[in-house]
Amino acid sequence: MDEVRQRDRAGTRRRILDAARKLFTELGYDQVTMRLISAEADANVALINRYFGSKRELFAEVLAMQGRFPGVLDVPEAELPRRLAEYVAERLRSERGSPVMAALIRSASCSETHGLIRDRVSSAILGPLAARLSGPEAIFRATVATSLITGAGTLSQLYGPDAFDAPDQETVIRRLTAVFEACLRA
Amino acid sequence: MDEVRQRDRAGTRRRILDAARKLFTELGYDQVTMRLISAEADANVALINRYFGSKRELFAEVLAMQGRFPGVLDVPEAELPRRLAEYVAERLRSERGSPVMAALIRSASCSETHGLIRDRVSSAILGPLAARLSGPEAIFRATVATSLITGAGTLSQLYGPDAFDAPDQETVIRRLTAVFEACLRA
DNA sequence: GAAGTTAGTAGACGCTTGTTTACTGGTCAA
DNA sequence: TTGACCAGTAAACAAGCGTCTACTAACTTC
Repeated sequence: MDEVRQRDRAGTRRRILDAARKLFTELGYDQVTMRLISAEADANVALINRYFGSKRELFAEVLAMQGRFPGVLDVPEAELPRRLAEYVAERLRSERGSPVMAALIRSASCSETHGLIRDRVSSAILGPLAARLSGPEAIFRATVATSLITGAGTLSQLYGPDAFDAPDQETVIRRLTAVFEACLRA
Repeated sequence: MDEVRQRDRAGTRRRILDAARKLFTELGYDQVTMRLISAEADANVALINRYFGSKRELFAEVLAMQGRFPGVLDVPEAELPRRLAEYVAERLRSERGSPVMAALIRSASCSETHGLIRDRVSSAILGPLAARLSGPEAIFRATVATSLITGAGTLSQLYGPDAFDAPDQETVIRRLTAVFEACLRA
């Protein structure tokens, strides 16, 4: 016993980063403790600060490692509502979807991460979405759609995967498509 | 100096309750400390537990003291979308609006208050709204509308009162009315 | 006026938090 | 083989948290 641990800087760093991503996603910023991360990553607590500086910087790195709304927006503008509806419905259903969005929602109340999250929402959702809209008041219309996205996330967190209890998935998607159309149309 | 304080059980209890309501609204459950409440209420920390048992019970009492969506839903069903739009737009603009909604949003990430908040959202927003809808899938349609309400609250918290930067208030209300119609129509 | 009740107070309790320090012992170049 | 480097560890740090206990003193009741 008292096994000796291998020395693996890059690997340990990655294990910590993965553990942090998972936990921040599931629990939000201030529900996650350094010791929780270290246990999940099977690494010593001190190594987190050694590799990432602080909890806040680790969180920032978790946010930064995510792509921006991966692929969701890469469709013709006319298909955007349907695409967003499918994305939101899928995220509600599967409880996974975009991990960062979940982390954002769960961490919005923490003043320490307020700035980080605002910038992330802007650069990952609001900005790209507005950029794909033609016509006037693109930012405003994108903001309304973003409200729906984050709100659905909040309710999903509150009520679980069956938050939107409709007879079937297609009903959910059709309804959300209509709502996103109302959000986005010029 | 060393002024003597008057003995006023009911008054002190109320001061604590008011302070708690204000702070929970502005900061959310776990950003608010007992000592912060006691300072705001100008009362000793121990009195909070004496009068309310625990922080959690105090929060529950704050939630309970609020009316359920005061007056917002008391209109014919056809006018509900416009009414909700005005309500949300006003809340965004003035930064105050429904204090409880704000507290709910800001406290949703805390597991300790998860149940309290879910019940409160159900009984104060989702339930009454669904009850006023005719046609099939009333709960589902009310849930979609609730998503927009909570999401708008989240974005308002994130970006401040100018989250929805439209040329004027009427533009915001018209857009939101259309979106709520898409959420609620049978 | 004396005794009992109780609002209000000060301070400590045990615990958890993020962070830091001092140290151990593998790894690798010279 | 020896020495410098550094991944990994254990323990402690100060600060903050919710909560509780022992106490003071102002009211009420007889």
